[in-house]
Parts: sequence; structure tokens; C-alpha cells
Amino acid sequence: MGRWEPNARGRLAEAAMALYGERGFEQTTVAEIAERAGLTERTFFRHFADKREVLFSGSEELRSALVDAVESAPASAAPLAAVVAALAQVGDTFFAGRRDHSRRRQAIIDANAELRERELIKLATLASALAGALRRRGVPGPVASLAAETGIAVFKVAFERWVAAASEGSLAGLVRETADQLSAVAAPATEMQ
Amino acid sequence: MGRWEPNARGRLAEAAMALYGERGFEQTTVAEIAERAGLTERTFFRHFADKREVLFSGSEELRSALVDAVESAPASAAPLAAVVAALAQVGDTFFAGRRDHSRRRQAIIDANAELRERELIKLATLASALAGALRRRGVPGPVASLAAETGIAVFKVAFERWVAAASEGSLAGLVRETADQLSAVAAPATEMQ
DNA sequence: TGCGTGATGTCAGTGCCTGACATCGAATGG
DNA sequence: CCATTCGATGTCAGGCACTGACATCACGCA
Repeated sequence: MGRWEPNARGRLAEAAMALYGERGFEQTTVAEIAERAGLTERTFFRHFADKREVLFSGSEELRSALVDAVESAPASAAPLAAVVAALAQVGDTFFAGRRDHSRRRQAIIDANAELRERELIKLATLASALAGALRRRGVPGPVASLAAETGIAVFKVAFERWVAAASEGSLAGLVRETADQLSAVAAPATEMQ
Repeated sequence: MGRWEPNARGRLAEAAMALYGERGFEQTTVAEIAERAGLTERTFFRHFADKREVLFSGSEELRSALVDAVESAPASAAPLAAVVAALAQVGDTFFAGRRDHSRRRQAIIDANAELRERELIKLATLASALAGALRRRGVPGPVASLAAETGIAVFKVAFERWVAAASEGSLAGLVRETADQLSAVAAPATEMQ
């Protein structure tokens, strides 16, 4: 089996999540992941650049969806407002119904420094893409970067809350709520939003 | 030689910088670094946790100096002001007279994704330490985190400018200048500073 | 002068990751 | 219905990062 079973990539990702969760990231070898997926170590590296990347395979789609959302926001929307709206909308479509999966994934990442590194660079890449989208809307560079970075910071906090929450609740709601709290705390009289 | 020559750690760091600069990070093996330092691969790993860490060995001292500076700031200083002042002061004492070294080091880091990952987690660690110091001054958690993250963002931009600048100029001055620009752009009417 | 101690060397081994080449299964065209 | 082709997978060999265990050396101290 393996040469003909469908969805090799998905099986690898699932096997990796399971093993990382059971015995930890460092204690899992790529050979074990491949074996559980009924494949070979070599095939794992054809689907994922390295042992960490298997946990971050969705980030490219997330990135392009976010960029699309920002670019199609009404021209009247202020920079940070456009970013927050994009994060709320796209976040919901990407994570709705996957809270349990997200929780397990985040626990794995939080438990390992290498995985935290990878997460940070993925978030930085998202911020940079958002800043680019804002600039294409005519937002000056520094403001675009600041709004993008702030938006990502908001998303981090909101995502953390969403994952930790006992009850079900939409990620989008938490993103907007967190953004409101930020503007209340950080800039009582500003017009950034 | 090697067993008795002094400053093994420094020789290793110097050899690594030189080789990373000459042929790139990936194209350099740890064995080559050790050989240039007159030591052994095994000894390299006794001084540095991994091949990347040799470029970030000063970050622990930087961290504790920043924390000290924030904690000893006048009680009247607002959170972001305290952070910016700490970054300006400590940045100067750490980097004064080492602009050329910093420039070469930054070029090496910018050229490699693994090194950028490591840099990001180091900066995140600094931000977290700064937020902790602010909280110890009585600043509420969310404000502390926001001020710390903002301060680090300011420092990143200022450092980038300092490294790129054609003329000599103090890093501290650029930090303060960048912070001023940020508050002018981001929050025209806020009282954060 | 002998002895302990910390730094370094040596050696063997594991695991991540890659290049080169073989092989299989399915689609395609005749 | 068969031959060809092509993409996905397997196999194999190897480089390099990193680690544990143990030996060895230089130095300080009794």
C-alpha cells in the first residue's frame, strides 16, 4: 500500500500531528511518521520541506486569502480596520469547526522552541504580506507596516483566547473584540480605526 | 595548539562570522569553523548550542541590561517611554563602535531563512522580558506587552537604519527619532508616551 | 610532587535531509 | 487491447548537525 492510496500528503500531516502529540516533536522521527502513513521517509520530504513544515502547510493559502480580503476591502476602510476585518473573516473560514485540531496543534507548537521559531516567521511573513496589500491601497509604508504588525498581534491574542476558551465562540468575534480592547487601551483618542 | 590558546569561544565566533560571510551560512560546516579556530567540532558544540547560536551569543547580556534599564527608569516614565529609553541607552553601550561588525552580521542573517527565524525568536524573547519588567513597575499586562512589542518594532527599524546609514550616527539617536516618528504617525493625539 | 579539575580531543552513533536512479500505476494515444 | 509516457513513490548512498561516553591534557592546589 502507499503507492496507490490517495491523499499521501494529508495522511502524512495527520500521522505527524498524532505522533507529535503522543510523544512530542523531538521524540518523533520522520521515518516513524512516514511508516504510520504507509509511506517512505523520502516521500515525506517530497511533500514537506522539513520536519516542522508539516504543521504549517496551510499558511500559504491563509496568506493569499488575507491579501485578497484586504485588497477587496472598501476604499473607505482605515488601514487597521481593513486588516482586522480581513483577519476576522479569513480566520473564521479557515478555522471554523477546527477548534479542537487547532488546540492540539498549538499545544505541540508551544511545547517546542524550534516550532515556535517557525510559527514566528510564518506570522512575520503574514504581516509583511498584509503590509504589502495595504501599500497597494495607497497606505504609506510605515503606516502599512505598523497596521499589519498590530493586526497580527491582535490575531495572536485572539487566537490564543479562542483556543483556550471553554465554550464555543467564533474566532471572528474574538478578533474584533480584541481589536476593540487594543484601541481602547492603546490610543484613547486616535483615529487609526 | 588549541588546548591552551585562550578565548576559544571568541575564536569560534570570529571564525564563524568570517566563514559565514565568505561563503554563506549553509555552505559552511561546523568542522570548518572549528578548524579555522584551531579547535574541534565537538568543542564548538560545547560553547554554542547549535550552528546558528554562534551569531546570537550576546543576546542574554542584552536582555538583562534592558531589563535593568527599564526597572531603574524613573517611576514617572510612561511605559513606552521607559522601553524606548532603555533601548536607546543599552543599544548604544552594546553596539557603539561595532557598526561594521553589526553590518556584516546582519547581512549574513538577512541572507538565510534559518537565521532570520532565530533572530525573530530572540527579539520575541527580548519583548517578553521587557513586558515582564514593565509589569513589575505596575503596568497592566496588556499595556506592558503592547509597549514592549512596539518598542522592539521601533528598535528593529532604528537598527536597520543605523546599519544602512552611510555616515556615523548614534544608534540611540536613531531609536529616539524612530520612536518620535512612530508616535507622530500612529497616534496623533494619544498619551502613550 | 602528586592529584584533582575543567577544558578539550576522540570515537561512535542517530537522525535530518538530499541527489540519483529505479519502479510502479494510471492516463493517453493508437 | 497494447505501447508509451508521465507523475508519484521507492531504494540507496551519503553529507552534515548534533550528542553521549570516555580519554587526555594543562593547570592550580595541597
